[in-house]
Amino acid sequence: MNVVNESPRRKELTRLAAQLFVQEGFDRTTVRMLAQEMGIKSGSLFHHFRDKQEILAAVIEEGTQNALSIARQALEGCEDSAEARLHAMARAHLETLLTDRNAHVVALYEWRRLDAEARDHLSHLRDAYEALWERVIDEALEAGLIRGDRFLVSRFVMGALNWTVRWYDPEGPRKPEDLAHELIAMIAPASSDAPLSTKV
Amino acid sequence: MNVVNESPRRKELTRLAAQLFVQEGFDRTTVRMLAQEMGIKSGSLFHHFRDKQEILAAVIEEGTQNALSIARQALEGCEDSAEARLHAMARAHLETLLTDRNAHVVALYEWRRLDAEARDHLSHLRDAYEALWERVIDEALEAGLIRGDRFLVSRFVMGALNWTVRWYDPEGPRKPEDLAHELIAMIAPASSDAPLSTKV
DNA sequence: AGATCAACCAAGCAAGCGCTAGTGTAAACC
DNA sequence: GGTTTACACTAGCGCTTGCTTGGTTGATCT
Repeated sequence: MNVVNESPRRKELTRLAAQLFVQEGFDRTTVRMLAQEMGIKSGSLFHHFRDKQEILAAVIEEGTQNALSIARQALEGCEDSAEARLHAMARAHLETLLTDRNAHVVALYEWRRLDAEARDHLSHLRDAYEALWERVIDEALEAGLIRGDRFLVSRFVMGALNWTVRWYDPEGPRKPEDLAHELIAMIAPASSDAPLSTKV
Repeated sequence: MNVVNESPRRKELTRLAAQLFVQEGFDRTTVRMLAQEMGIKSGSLFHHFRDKQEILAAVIEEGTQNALSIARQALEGCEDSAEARLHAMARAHLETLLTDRNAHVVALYEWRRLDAEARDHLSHLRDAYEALWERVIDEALEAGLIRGDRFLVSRFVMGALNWTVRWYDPEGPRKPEDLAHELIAMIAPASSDAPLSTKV
């Protein structure tokens, strides 16, 4: 049994599990359903994962790791202005949220199903991600781009962004880029309407 | 068996169910747990509700009905300016979200557990509520209070507000009134900082 | 006094649950 | 050539699940 998602087989199983967890919810997804989706028998599942909980943890870890690394990339590759950085973060957030959708929906909806141990480990990852946000928000506040309480502003922004998984249609005309732009236009009226060069 | 929550007994049972659904999640809450919390045996539960699904539907219906009527009251009792109306809606939303918390958390998290029939019925209620919001947002856009796409703005705002159930601490110093004020300050920079008289 | 009714209970069924034990097998390694 | 390893299988245990059944109670109404 693997502890992290190192083997490609386990990674693929995790991806399939994420899809089922979104469709049915964690509790309603049985190990037999998971096994069938994976083309194996239910007993064989426990060769790859210690128990059902570990599958959930693997799904959420995968999604959060991706979000974190993409956000870091976006920050590295963008202009140094407060607005460009805010835009890059929002866009990166939306892109992971919408391309890696399943894992993030699971993370949002099934977080409480994690046992204490897994929750502890994963909350550190999530904190690291949120720290990136708080820093970018702070910079935007200092630059006078937006106004308000930093605690509240960051939570309002995260709420607006995370909520998108409930209504966003990836087939529609709006792209993550557009959503990020609209959100910032809404909260940062002082911003220029000139196109941003984000270099990524 | 009652179809709506007319009997006070059923109303009380619904309230208790909401609390358990929040604590444990719908799927993990067994009929035996529900019965124990209610001080009866599990069999007796089915005198009040046809099945477990109906309990969930009752919880969500109760919460949504409350939100709808409180929002209507708030709109009736406030000043006629676009800003006052926006503020009244945000405040009413936060107040139901935070005082009637359990039912709303259930509505947000367990919506997908409803069967097709209940979902159809309840989505009409929710649509009526969201229509109130869209109208207030439209007025704010027309008045130049906020800018942007009406579809996106209303969803961003709803996201920011609904997300509060995940981090808001009712024991803390911030009141729903304050949150509403901060949110509007964030998205409506043109607004005055003078206190609003909302008459309610 | 008799009928009605909501509210509850004890007992249990059929189905499904997560998970385990023990085994088979083909490729990889020494 | 023998051992190990990765992956899969079959069979089923022990338990919990939502829900049903058949019956009792005490209050209310006629």
